Amino acid sequence: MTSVEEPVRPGGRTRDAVRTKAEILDVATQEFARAGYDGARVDEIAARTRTTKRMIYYYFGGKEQLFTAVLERAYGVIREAEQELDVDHLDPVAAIRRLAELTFDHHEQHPDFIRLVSIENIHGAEHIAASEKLGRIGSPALDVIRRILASGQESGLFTADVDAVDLHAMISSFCFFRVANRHTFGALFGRDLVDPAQREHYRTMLGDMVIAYLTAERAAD
Amino acid sequence: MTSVEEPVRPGGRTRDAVRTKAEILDVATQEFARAGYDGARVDEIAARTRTTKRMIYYYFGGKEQLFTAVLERAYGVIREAEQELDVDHLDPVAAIRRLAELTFDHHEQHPDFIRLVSIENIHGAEHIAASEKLGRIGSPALDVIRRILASGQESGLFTADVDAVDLHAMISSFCFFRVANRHTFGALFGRDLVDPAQREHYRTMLGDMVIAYLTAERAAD
DNA sequence: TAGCTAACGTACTAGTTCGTACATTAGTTG
DNA sequence: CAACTAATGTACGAACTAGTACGTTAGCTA
Repeated sequence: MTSVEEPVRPGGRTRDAVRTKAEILDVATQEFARAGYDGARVDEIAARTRTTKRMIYYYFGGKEQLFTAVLERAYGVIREAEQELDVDHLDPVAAIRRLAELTFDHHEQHPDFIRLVSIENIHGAEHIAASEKLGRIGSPALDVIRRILASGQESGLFTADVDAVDLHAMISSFCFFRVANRHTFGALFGRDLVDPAQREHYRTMLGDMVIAYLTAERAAD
Repeated sequence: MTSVEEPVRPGGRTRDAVRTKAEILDVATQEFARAGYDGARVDEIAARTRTTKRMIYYYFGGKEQLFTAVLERAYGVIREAEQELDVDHLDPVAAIRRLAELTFDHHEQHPDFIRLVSIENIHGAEHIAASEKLGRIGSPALDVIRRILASGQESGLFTADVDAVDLHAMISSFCFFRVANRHTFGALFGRDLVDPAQREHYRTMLGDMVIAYLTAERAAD
């Protein structure tokens, strides 16, 4: 986490723009994820910070921009994780599985991120659209998928003619749903999709599904 | 739709509890889906109705209960659709594909429902938990899946040993993601998952994926 | 160390928003 | 048709909430 954990300087508030800003972002992330954009309270964010509401407006301008900043950072984290992905030494099947597992793990470990994305979708992705940072930075995962896919299709191992974006959607949908819809799914079907005891089961299931799809025998078209 | 479309009785407001209630539900569904629970405005719902805010409280008690009622009706609609599913005459592969396509179609045709479910998840499914109606009514789709799965596994056609709930999650995740995350996905990757021109492509992709998973050759365990 | 500015705090306001007290009437029933 | 009740409308208030005007100070720099 990018959380702020400096030791509390005993007696006497030091000035530290970087720390203050980061602390606001941390708390805001939690608060927005907890209650949604409209449900989140600026006062609540301020209260749970070592600074005041004034600083939120000083550094971010307003609630809307704060939410955008929160989104930008959250997307940054997953991009970093994707960048560390090194699968060039693996055969296509293993590489895809590894990629799927990374997505699976990241989604599970960052439920707040999932919630933020859900919230942003409720609002038509208007903050992403307004953000310069998020505007045109394609996911590193896409490049990786493209390479794996090309090599797998060339060797004839992969029969499906999906492109990278579609495959990314397929993998993400399962990982995302599992975390995002955990509550309604659990309430309606009595099964906790994020139950730790079932983790390996679903992780394997995802990989099996993707590989089966990519390598299935298909009628000539 | 269960929408209210009676001809406007010219001159003179007639009393009609059923119509008023239904009209409130219609508008509330739109408003909650548009802006989320906290973003939705009770006054706005009332304004777009032929009645007043007073009636919302008269019939539903409050914003919270109104949202619950909206959810209950939305879930009712999908259950009805699932109940009309008749696949007993089909072989397991065709039956599963038909089921997947029904889910696909319903999700696409009811984006408001998807948004409501997303919103409910942001709030931890607390309204479902509090609802008697939604508490313990398993999805009819689950029963159908169970039957198809049993027949497919018995005949040796299906090699995967998933259960009905997991398969339902797999199918739903793709359908749900496509609609729910349409905006962020489009903004980030420049592809509209709900583009009508791509509809058949994704519909087929879902079926292929599920069938490939169910029928894939697997190492003995 | 004087001066300056980025960083910070307090107190307040204008506008909103859920909810309700109170008044009224359509339509039914005896 | 009198009486009654479900259904409806109006007007208002208490509480909340994003945002700001104004004042203060830490710590750097000349």
